Amino acid sequence: MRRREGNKEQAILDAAVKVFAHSGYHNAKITSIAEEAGVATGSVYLYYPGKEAIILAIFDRIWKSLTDGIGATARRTDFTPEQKLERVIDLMFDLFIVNPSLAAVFVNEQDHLIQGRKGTVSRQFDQFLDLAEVIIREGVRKKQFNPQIDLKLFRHFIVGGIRSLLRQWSAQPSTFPLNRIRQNIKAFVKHGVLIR
Amino acid sequence: MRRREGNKEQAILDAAVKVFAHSGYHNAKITSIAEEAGVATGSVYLYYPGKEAIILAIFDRIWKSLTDGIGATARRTDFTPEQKLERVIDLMFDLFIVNPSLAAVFVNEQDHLIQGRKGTVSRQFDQFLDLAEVIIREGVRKKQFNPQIDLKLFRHFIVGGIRSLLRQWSAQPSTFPLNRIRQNIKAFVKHGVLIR
DNA sequence: GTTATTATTGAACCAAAGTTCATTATCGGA
DNA sequence: TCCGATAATGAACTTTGGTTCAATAATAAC
Repeated sequence: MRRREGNKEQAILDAAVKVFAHSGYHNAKITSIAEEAGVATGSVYLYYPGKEAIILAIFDRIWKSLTDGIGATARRTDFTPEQKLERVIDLMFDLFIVNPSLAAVFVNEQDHLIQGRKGTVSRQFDQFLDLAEVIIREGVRKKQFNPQIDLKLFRHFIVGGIRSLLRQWSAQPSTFPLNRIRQNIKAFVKHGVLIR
Repeated sequence: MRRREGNKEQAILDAAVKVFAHSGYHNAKITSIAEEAGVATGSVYLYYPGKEAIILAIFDRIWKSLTDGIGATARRTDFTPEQKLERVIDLMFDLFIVNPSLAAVFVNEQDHLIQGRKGTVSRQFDQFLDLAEVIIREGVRKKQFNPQIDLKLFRHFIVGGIRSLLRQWSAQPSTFPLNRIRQNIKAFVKHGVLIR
C-alpha cells in the first residue's frame, strides 16, 4: 500500500478556482490547473473524471454554502422580512469577501452550467431562488413588501443585478468599494429610484 | 468578373445569431454557421476574418441599435425622466421581441467580450451606460429620483437584472410572458419592494 | 465564344487541449 | 529487506474544430 500524500483532491479544486477565475472556464487548461495545484497533469484525472466535473464540483460547493445560509435565514423568527432580505444580500457578498476568485468563477460561469442544466447546479440554483421566494412571500403576507411584484421575476432580477455588480467589482475592485455596492443594492431593492 | 449572388455577409451573420443562440459561442462550429447560412465552410472566411469577428459584428449591431435609441430618448424634451427611464427599458425589450435569438446571444455572450475588452463592444457598452446615467442625473436634478443612489452602481444593477430576466425568457419563453416582465421591471425599478 | 476575373467550394490541414496509459515512485506489511 | 499494491507521473495520443487553399464555377468584358 501507499498512502496519499496531502489532500490532492482539495488542492486541485482550489487550483481550479484560481485558474478558472483568471482565464475563464473555456480558456483554462487542465495542465495549468495541475501546475497550480503542484501535481502532474494526469493526476487530475485520478480525482475528477474530466474538466467539466471540476467546475461542477466548484458550483456544488458554492450553492451548498448559499442554500445553507439562506435556509437558516428564512427560518429565523427574530428577523423581519426586510432584515432577511438584507441578510440574503449579505450572504452573497460575504462569499466574495472570503474568496474573490471563487466569486469570479461564480459570476462568470454560472450561466453555461445552467444553460445545459448540467448536474445538480441548476437544481441547487432553483432551490436558492425558492428560499428567496419564501422570504419575499412572508414580506408580502406581513404587508411589508409590494404585492404587485411578481415573485419569480423579482428574484431573478435581484440575483442578476447583484451578479452584474459583483462581476464589475471582481474585474476592477478598486473603482467599486464592496461595501458601497452592498449598501446601494439594499437601498435600491427596498425603495427603487423614485423619491417617496 | 463575377457578381456576388445574394447578400452572403448578412446571411452568415443571421445564421451565426441562430447558431450562437442555440449552442453558445464556444460550442458553436463554423461549419454549422455555414450550413445554416447555406454557404460552404470556406465562404465564411471571405466575409469575416474569423469566428470572433462574427460575434463582434453581432454585438456591434446590437449596441448600435441600443445607443441610437437611448441617445434619441435622452435628448427629448417632451419626456419626464421617469418616462425616459421606461423608454430605455422598452428599447431593450423591443429589440428582443423582434429577434429572440439575438436576445439569447446578447445575454449569454456579452461578458466574454467585455472581459477581454475586445473590439468596440466594451466602448459601446460604456457609451450606453453613460447615456443611461445622463437620464438618471436629470431625474435627480429635477428631484424625481433618489439622490442617495450611486449612479454607476445603479445602472449596472438595472442592466444586469434585465439581462438575467431576458436570459430566462429566451430559455423558456412560455413561462415568462415578456410584457409581464417589462411591467414588473418598470414598477420595481421605480418603487422597489417596500410598500410606500 | 473565349478569356480574364472574381466568387465559391469543401476536403485537407494543423494547432490546441482534453484525455490516456505505460512507466516510475512510494509506502505498508511480512 | 523485499514484495505487493496503490499513487503519481508526464509524454504521447486523440479528438475537435478553426482555418486554409488548390480546384472549380460563374459572370462580365470583348
